Amino acid sequence: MPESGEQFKNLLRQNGLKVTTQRVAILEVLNNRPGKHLTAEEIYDYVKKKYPDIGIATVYRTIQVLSELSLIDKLNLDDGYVRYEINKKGKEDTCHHHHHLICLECGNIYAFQDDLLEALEKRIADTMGFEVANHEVKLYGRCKKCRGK
Amino acid sequence: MPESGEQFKNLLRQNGLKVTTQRVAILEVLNNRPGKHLTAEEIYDYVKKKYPDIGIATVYRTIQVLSELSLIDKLNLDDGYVRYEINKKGKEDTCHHHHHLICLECGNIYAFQDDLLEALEKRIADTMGFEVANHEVKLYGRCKKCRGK
DNA sequence: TTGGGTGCAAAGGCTTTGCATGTGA
DNA sequence: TCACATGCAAAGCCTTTGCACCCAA
Repeated sequence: MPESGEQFKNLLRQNGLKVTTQRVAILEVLNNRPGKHLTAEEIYDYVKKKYPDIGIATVYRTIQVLSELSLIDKLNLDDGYVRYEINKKGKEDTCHHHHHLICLECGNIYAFQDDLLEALEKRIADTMGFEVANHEVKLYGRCKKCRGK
Repeated sequence: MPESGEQFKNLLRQNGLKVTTQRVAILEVLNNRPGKHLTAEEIYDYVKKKYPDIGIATVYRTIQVLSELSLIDKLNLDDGYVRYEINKKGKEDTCHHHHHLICLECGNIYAFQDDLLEALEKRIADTMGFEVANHEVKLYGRCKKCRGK
């Protein structure tokens, strides 16, 4: 995807980062696996196929910068790995796509969106005087596929 | 609190665990700090005041066992530490008290309960065919106190 | 008595960091 | 040119594990 490559170069430039092969490659790996949540090691392995010289340290450093800029999102499933997915929505909207359904049987992760959460936030603000800036919601259970079996 | 000590001894026995000074001490430390979420190291430090001989490995092992039995709950704030709080409600109800408000300013953690979440779960089940077994909700923002400043 | 529990130290495993080298702007 | 980025290896840091000793039941 040469065009997505160009897109990522601009994205990097817009955020004041130098454009390097490694950074673009990492963004492309994440972009080519929408809905997938990759660990640092997985990203490393994928990028290595194209650029065998990359070091794991670069992956970690890049991930950190991209995460701070909200170009990618973190997901922690408490299994010892932190996972990352590309954030296609951009900075402003970062607070509304951290909702995940995690299937305990097949391990698949599904995203979902629901305005009930916003209603919930409003209620929290009212009853507890707490101003919600961001949230993280994880629902564990069994997905449709696994239930069908 | 001698009576809580006795209570914890029974709790351990009921769960098929041997009653040891260390285990009771750890439960008491967590119990004496309701609403507090302690890291393994913090638990270790507190217990050490009474029982200087305890080892950090025992703390980790005890925490793990207690957590598996749902006598204590985990909380991961993604800051490199896993925190624990006592679960006063007991096993059956484990799936309904993982809701936390985390103040980004003072770091305080508040628990909350809301049935909107259950409505949300029902909706997820309907629309996505996902059967929710457990959930974890974290809302980050500013608490009442900090907003008042 | 005896199998589970504990303490200590070493090992694990993910992530970060120091430093010399490389490179985009 | 030169500040930033990278690779490599070492170090960090939280947590787990091996093993001999201990102790609750």
